[in-house]
This record gives sequence, C-alpha cells and structure tokens, in this order.
Amino acid sequence: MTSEERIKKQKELVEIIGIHFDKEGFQPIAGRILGLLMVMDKEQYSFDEIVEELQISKSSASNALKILELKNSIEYITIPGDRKRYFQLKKLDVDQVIEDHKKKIEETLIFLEKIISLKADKNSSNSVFISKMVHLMSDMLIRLDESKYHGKQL
Amino acid sequence: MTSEERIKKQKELVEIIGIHFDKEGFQPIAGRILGLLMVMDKEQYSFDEIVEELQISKSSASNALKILELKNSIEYITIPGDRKRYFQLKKLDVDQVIEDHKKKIEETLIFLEKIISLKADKNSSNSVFISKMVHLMSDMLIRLDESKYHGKQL
DNA sequence: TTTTTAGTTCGGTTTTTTATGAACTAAATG
DNA sequence: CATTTAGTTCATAAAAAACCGAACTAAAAA
Repeated sequence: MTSEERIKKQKELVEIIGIHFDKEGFQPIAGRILGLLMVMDKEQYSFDEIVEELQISKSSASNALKILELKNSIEYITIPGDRKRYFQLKKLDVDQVIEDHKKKIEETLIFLEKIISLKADKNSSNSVFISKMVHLMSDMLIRLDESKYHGKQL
Repeated sequence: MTSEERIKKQKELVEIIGIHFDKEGFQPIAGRILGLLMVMDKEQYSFDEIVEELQISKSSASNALKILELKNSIEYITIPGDRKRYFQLKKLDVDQVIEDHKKKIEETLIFLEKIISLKADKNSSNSVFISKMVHLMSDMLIRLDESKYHGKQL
C-alpha cells in the first residue's frame, strides 16, 4: 500500500470513527476530531490544522476541543517559543480506563439496588431479574480488578 | 415505610431512571417508560395505563414503545379475551446480557485494530496506546466468558 | 505602542429531535 | 352493518443541539 492510499483509507476511517463516537453521545465534530487524533500518523495537531483538515469553523473547533478535554479524551502540549497549542490523544493508563469503567458500573448498581429496596415483593419477577443483574454487575466489578492486576503482569 | 410513602419514592425513582436512560441515548419518554416498568410493583402496564401514568400523548407512547421493543428492553403479553397489550420489562437471561456486552466490545475492537493496521509506525505513541487498549478489551472479553460460566454455577 | 497571532465568546441560523393532536385503521363487539 | 376499542400514522409545532461568522480578547511580536 502506498503512502497516499494509506492516508486516503485513514481519512475514511476518521469519518467512520466520527460516526461511532457520535452514537456514543459525542457531538459530530468532536467525534471527528477524536477520530483524526486517533487514526492519522501525525500525532499532534494545532488548532488551525484541525480547522483546516476537517473544514470546520474556529468556533466549532473551540467548543469541541473544550468538550473533549473535559471528557478527558484529549490534551494539548505547548512548545517553547511557539504560541500554538498542539492537541493530541490523551493516553490514559490502563488502570485509569478500568477505574472509569468500574465507576460507570457502580453508578448503575446504585440505582438497581435502590429499585430493589423499594420493591414491596422481593420475590416478584422483576425483583428477581434486577437482583440477577446486580449479581452479574458485581461479578464484573471483581473481574475488572483482575484485569487490572493481569495488566500489571505483562 | 407505608405503602403510599413507597409509591411516592418509586415515582421519584422513575424520574431519576428516566434521566439515566436519557443520558444513555434513549429519548426522554422511552427512559421514563422503562423506569416505570422497572421500578413500580405493578409489573404489566397497558398502553392506556402508561399514557395515563406518565401524562403523555398516545402517539408519543406508541413511538417510545416501538423503540423499546426494538432495543429488546420490553415486551408485551396478551390475555385471552382482552384486546389490550400489556407491556413489561423484558427479562433477558444473564448469558444474553453478557453476549450483548461482548458484542459492543468486539465492535470497538474491530475499529481499533483497523486503526493500527493503517498506522505507518506501529511503535508510535498512539499505536502503542491503542494496542494496549486492544489488549485490555480482549482480556475483558475473556473475563466476560468467565462471568457467564460463573453465573451458571450459582 | 501598534500589530499580529491564537484562539474564545456571542448572537443568530440551520438542523435535528421530541412531542403532540387529529385523522386514520383494523379487529372485535353489539 | 354500525360502533367501539386499541392503537398507528402523519403533519406539524416546539424545543434543543449543532454550527457558523463576526466581533472580541489577551498575550506576544514588531
């Protein structure tokens, strides 16, 4: 595959990933910026490069970058003697990713347990089902800790 | 806690859960219907009861119910000699829930691997990071199978 | 001090989503 | 066959989200 072919395919993938993150609740432009920073070989993009590459307005870029920083997905570096900020994918460590995932599960567990606590009949069909889900999710939390430990061994 | 107190707290929880599913990408009314079917002691609601309970239009109910069925979150039963449909929470089995979760992870893995395959430098900072994520997610897939097996033992 | 650079903020427009009521349908009932 | 019931569909109103350009700001450069 030639370099141009690869770049063409990468740019197509940026769009696909944009749509993916769009479905995950990111706004379209934020999704495409994230796609850009994940896919392309270039790893740092200045504000203007992003604006240029994705053909978006400066205000849209400014907003989307703010959101992505807030969501802990990107960060920027600066270079001495250069006023620009260079944005890059934030490389979270595996532990952090696992902890974030655990947190989400824990939040869901809290309201599932709240539902059960308010049930008149703890043996009703729904109660039993929700209890099963609580067990499953608790089990997943334990296994996530194992993944964390496992990761350290590598 | 008296019965009325519980019902009051349950109705509050329906709203909270509605907001939760809203954030998960469900439309507001669909989230509240799902909350209703999860939280209340009553386990089957007719179309009109849902309309009445949540104070929504019939068309909104019709649409949201269609979406929830499509997402495999609810189902309905019928009673001989009664034309109405009674909607209830769909009680998926644990295996199914795990499989669904695995499928999502697998979809993400596919595009992460696609990103790596298109990288000019497999040792670049982003390549290494994305590879780490691929490993983590693959590890999670294995552990999800363990959860499945574990669930059977109970 | 003036100008340039690197963005940010604001106001408004476009687009999308959500929700509604009214008209409609298909099956069951009388 | 006429009516009622249990919803569905459609056109549209209302609200929210996304996006843009123009004006603005703060820091650096000239």
